[in-house]
Amino acid sequence: MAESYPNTNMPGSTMDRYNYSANLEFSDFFDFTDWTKGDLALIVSGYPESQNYAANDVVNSRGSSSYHEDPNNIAASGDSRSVMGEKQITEKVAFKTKSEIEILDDGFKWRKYGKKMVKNSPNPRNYYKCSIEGCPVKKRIERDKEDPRYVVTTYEGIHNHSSQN
DNA sequence: CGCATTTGACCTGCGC
DNA sequence: GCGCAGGTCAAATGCG
Ligand SMILES: [Zn+2]
Repeated sequence: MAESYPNTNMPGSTMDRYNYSANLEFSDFFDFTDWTKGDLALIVSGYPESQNYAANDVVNSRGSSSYHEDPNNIAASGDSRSVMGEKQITEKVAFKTKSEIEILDDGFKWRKYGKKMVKNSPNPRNYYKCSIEGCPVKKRIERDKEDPRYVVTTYEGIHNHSSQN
């Protein structure tokens, strides 16, 4: 717990936007190939266990095991709905990086599958998905509304393949 | 030729 | 019931 990150002790959910993110220095592209293949992959893989990972490069880290349950397993009549029971745990990790471009190559192959405009924001939202088959990992990239020089990258899911290239 | 990218349409969930 | 917002898919195109 050397890192200074009040994961659950957020004294003021209002600052949940970007308060502690002032000393972000992304001079160069860092070792994307490094933190991506080693740290990032490990983080996302074992996030629910160790949420106190380095945050020097990242500004915001959010992990939420959002389970999409179906509260209506009622087979009304003849309509055999899924059996549910298995919660859909989708690891969601959001990173706020200071970058002027959105094409931050994290080492994985992403295939853009949609672009949407965020209401309340003149910036579009890009939806990416892992090109690797069997990889339910999705990536969402959006520019900050008040800080266009910041980019929010949200990863959803876990890579089922160690190699990305 | 294969694949990534693009844009619009379409679907779903929620709110009112 | 309709509208809005968000998300996803699909066809076409361009590029490598
Ligand atoms: Zn993947």
